[in-house]
Amino acid sequence: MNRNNINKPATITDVARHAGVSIKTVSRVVNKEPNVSQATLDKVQTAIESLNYRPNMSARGLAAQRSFLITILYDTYLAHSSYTSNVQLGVLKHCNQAGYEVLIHPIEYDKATVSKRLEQHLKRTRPDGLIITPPVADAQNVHQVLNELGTPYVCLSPGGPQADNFVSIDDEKAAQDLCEYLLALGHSQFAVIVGHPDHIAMSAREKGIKKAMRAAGLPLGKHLQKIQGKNTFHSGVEATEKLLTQGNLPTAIIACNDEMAAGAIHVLHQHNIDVPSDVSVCGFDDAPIAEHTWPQLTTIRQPVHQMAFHAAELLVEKLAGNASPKSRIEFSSELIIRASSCAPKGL
Amino acid sequence: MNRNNINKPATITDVARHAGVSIKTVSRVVNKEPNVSQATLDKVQTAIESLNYRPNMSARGLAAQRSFLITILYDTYLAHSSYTSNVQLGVLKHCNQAGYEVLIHPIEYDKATVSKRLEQHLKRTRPDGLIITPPVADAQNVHQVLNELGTPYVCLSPGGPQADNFVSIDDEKAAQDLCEYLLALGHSQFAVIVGHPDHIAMSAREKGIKKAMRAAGLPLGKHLQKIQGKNTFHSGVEATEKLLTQGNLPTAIIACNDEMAAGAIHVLHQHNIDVPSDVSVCGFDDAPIAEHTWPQLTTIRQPVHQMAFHAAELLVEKLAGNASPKSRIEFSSELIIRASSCAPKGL
DNA sequence: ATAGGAATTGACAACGCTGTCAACAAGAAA
DNA sequence: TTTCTTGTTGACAGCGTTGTCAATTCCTAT
Repeated sequence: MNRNNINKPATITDVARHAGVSIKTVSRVVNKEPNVSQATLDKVQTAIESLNYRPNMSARGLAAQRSFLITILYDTYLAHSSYTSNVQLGVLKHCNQAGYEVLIHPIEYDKATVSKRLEQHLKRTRPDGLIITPPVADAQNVHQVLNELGTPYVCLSPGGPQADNFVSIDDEKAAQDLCEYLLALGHSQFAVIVGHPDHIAMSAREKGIKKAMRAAGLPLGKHLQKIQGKNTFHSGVEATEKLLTQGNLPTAIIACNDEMAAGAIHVLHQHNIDVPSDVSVCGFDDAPIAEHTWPQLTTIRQPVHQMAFHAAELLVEKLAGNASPKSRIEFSSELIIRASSCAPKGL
Repeated sequence: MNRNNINKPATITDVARHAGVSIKTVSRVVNKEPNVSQATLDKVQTAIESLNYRPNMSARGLAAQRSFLITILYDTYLAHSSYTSNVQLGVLKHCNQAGYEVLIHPIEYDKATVSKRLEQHLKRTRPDGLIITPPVADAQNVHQVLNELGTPYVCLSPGGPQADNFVSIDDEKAAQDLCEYLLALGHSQFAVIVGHPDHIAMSAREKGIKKAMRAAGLPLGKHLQKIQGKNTFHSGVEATEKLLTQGNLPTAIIACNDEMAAGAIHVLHQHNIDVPSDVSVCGFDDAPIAEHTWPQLTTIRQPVHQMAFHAAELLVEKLAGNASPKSRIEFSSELIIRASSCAPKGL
């Protein structure tokens, strides 16, 4: 192995010599520890500048028992979603400014094995903390492993009722809002394409819809068809095809995310069913695809980027030892009305 | 800072004691070094298993002067593209099995400052190698920095004529194929929505189209309108609107990627121009969006996932010191004919 | 048997940093 | 002034690995 690296990077020793202080003092400056006189601080900082010194992460990690690494853990299956890339960007934004590097670690989600895979990653890589998205975030055994190993983490999910360190929107309320909007337009025959069953947020959305319908006095049995989806465009296609074969076309379809809603529009288009005049279609998330469909999707906007940023912020605070006062945070969502919804025919 | 980590992970010393050998021998086993007897190897492996030992990356990194980290470097602007997520998955697939962790590092691409940002990352994080995508991969100064610091890397881009360590398809040839297909259908009035100008692959695609047209004896001045895009859906929308105001509607629009093609279809739809009977629209890449548009896009399929996997493979070999024989590899692409293209009207 | 060489193993010193603790300096209180 | 307190600094011992090199064992060919 030939290191053709000509200009070896400066070490802390070089800086110390250059500034005429001990390496420990340089270390203090680098780590922003208190009790360094202004004069020394200036000297050291000048030396750091002029040598263009950057601490060696491995050495730092070894000595301080930490890795300066934060892992984003998510389901391989969702790797292509705009949700995931938004999470990545939000987390990166905070982590990089806080001095952490970001590792991505998609795992093939499977209720039974997910915790084993996670444990392997933790033992091997030892990140200082993790940001976890659904459905991984919603698996009980994942939390067990994390707690046993004492690794801090924050989840992007509504979590259960007593869940801690979760960042989310109020999915139930948002879905309720969306459904109420459709009810106000005069809709009464609904179909809902629900998402991944292990995804707590997805169930919450379903609950919200039901709640709104019950509040409007509509018996669910007669007014709501439920079809299982898997969060993807393709599953939205399948679900809608199934719906069409059932023969009982609703006036409004609510898909629990935008990909599935786009799939629904696609199928309706194929069958010459007009959106929205024959059927209104609504999605959830305000992903880019919501603006790419024809007509554009009415949906719920979820500030994923901000939520991810905030989750990272929370995690970094935790790592610094500052137990944050609020450990469960809800962002607010917004109903975005576009062209895929209108009052039902004959009203 | 309280470490609530109860069961401290086993160290190499624990394994050595448990197996009754020296730590150096354990190290040999872990690193698959030669010259370890079968008996010792078994003993050590048993000990590793039973203690569930995983080497400490920081310590390994410090001692061996490497970080076991590979960075994927890309343009922030493209962070949401399916291209990027495909690259991530492809790279991860190989890296994880080769014992590397994958860091993501989007940088805001800007010709002038990109090399400074890169240098910062390299000094701070010291990844063992990088995988770089366009347009970052196509910036001259990026290569300079990398070579000065002696950090190995592989680019996913056709690169220049004498470029080394590049993995790509033959973009020019692929575009030529696509254009020839349209020519064979009878088209002669074209518009091309070109992509990011710093993107070598994009220019190659433009070249391929021109080449095919010239070969067909069509003077470019009269038969080809060129509009600038920026690789995004939105830029495809803008470009197409501009095209429409120019008043001279072609019979076929070729966008240099699928996002822009989807934008074009969107605008044509708004203007009640039928695709494909009024205008054929073709894209490039076979991104998921190509199947989500209505009608679905005729496009060129590029095996991004495989290319990324291969790029990672190449990089890892380089890191292992095996200078690979082929340092520039071309994958083959495929013309995917879908519903967005047909013979022009009146033929 | 016996020298010569190869295969196998271990002792020990890095690697670049942080934590601990002790030493010292500078004020503050007496 | 003396003593105590607080603030500032540095010496030194790790942190858990790998690289070097020497020691030992095991063959193979005389």
